[in-house]
Amino acid sequence: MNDCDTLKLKPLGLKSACANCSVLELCLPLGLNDTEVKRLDDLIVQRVKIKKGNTLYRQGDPLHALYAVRLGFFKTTLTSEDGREQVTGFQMTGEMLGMDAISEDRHACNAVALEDSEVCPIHFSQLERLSRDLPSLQHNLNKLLMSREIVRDHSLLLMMGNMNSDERLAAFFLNLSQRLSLRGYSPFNFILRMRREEIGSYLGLRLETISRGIARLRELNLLEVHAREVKILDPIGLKALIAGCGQHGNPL
Amino acid sequence: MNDCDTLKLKPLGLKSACANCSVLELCLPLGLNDTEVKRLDDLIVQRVKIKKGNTLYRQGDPLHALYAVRLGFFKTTLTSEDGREQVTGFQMTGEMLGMDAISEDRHACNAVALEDSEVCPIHFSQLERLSRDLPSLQHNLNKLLMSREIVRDHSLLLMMGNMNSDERLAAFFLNLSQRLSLRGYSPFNFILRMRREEIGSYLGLRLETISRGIARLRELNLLEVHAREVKILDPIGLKALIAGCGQHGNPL
DNA sequence: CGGTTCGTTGAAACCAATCAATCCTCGTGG
DNA sequence: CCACGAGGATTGATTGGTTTCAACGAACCG
Repeated sequence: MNDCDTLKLKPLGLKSACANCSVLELCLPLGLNDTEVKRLDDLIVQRVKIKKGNTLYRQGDPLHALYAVRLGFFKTTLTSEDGREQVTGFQMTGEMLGMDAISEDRHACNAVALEDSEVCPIHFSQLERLSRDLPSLQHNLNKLLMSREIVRDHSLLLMMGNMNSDERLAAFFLNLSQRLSLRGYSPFNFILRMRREEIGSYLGLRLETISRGIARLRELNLLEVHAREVKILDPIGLKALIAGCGQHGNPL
Repeated sequence: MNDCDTLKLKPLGLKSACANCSVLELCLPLGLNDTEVKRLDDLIVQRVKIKKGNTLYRQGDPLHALYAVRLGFFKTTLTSEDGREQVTGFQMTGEMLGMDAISEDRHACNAVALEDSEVCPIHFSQLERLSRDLPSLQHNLNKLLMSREIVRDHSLLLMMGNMNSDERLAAFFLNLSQRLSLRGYSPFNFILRMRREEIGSYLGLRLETISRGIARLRELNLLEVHAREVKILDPIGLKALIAGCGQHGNPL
């Protein structure tokens, strides 16, 4: 989440490329030497391509692997018996997917590609075994993979409890902007990979409310949105909007 | 979360008591032998008493230890710059506290005792070191401590997005009931340790709405509440109320 | 026995959900 | 290349649930 960006998205050779892609969230504080990185590298069997709209794993699937998103964009969802779905998160290049399964050894949610994507599976039991040899890996596994999710969810919870629709939207756009920036993309111009309905589900709002919210933010000259193209005009203004809503650090 | 209850709340001797208390959420699937339990036991330095209203740790505090609630009741909160607080969870006897700090090495929230309580600190770095020797401990550390939180938060999120006030309240009472039952207490008669305002904060509602919601549930003959005394009259009815709200497994 | 904190209840305002109509965009096929 | 269709997005009008403001009652404590 810090200087990891440096070795972020360099185009790379075939195999050892994974050491840079999948480990994006692990590499930074590892202090691994080359041999160790190599061993980590060996865990990644091969990349897997997922077509837009296809499912990487489903609720209830046994845990085979964690996934590092090498390229693309995913949503995670919960499906209720009656078939309705709730979006629980969006994952972009360089983020991890699948930790929801560690607790029960089967996935707690579905992961669906919102555009053509590519992931690097990391066999979990092998990762655990390896981390026994590499204490710093173990520590980072604990730190980065899991607890971070907890903190993230907590701020989301906080948001759901305290923010009105416009504030949630502002926080949503800022969060996307921030994560894109961290990965070397423009924080000011980007494309939404999801529909209004999915944003709404994620934020606990209806799609119409998302539409109206965008309209209001536009009227405040905070951003421009044409269909799925977003242009952030006034990040400071957006931050001001959500300030004092009980949110800390990173909005999400 | 399963048969762990068996060795739940036996009154115990002085030191090795901890093996039963703190490990409540770890013990079950460990497959540890006595020697190993002993080693785990040694991690617990000593119990700490926390008076009602006092703080176990604060947002920003460096991570020293995880805490097993030996006795009592806690809330975890996030405090915003302007001083308002958001309740993110309630922890009762036999539950873990402090995992929020693993990601950043400092606590992401405050933990406040809602009644006179007692916790067993578990030194985290020692726990990590020990888990290197005991693979099954490591696996359970990963599984139970962390990922479970994620699942829990996800259902909470889902709740916040999809349920109305009465459904949230019903889910809240059912969840308390369930957890108490698991710990050997009556699932039908219990005392609320928190104020209406704290319930509201947790559920993303105002305290007045909590009041009115309780009144409505009472009129449906689902439960009785006098001040902080709760009597669940119709758990089936409560479940029915929240059915089809997109919730799965355990309500929370 | 006052004072304070907590809980309940009422009335009005407000915000998001809902229902519904229309528009836009993009991909497909004629 | 254009027409068409379908899904997605916008906008309007209305409804309903929750918040807000406010007053009051109950419990607790010094």
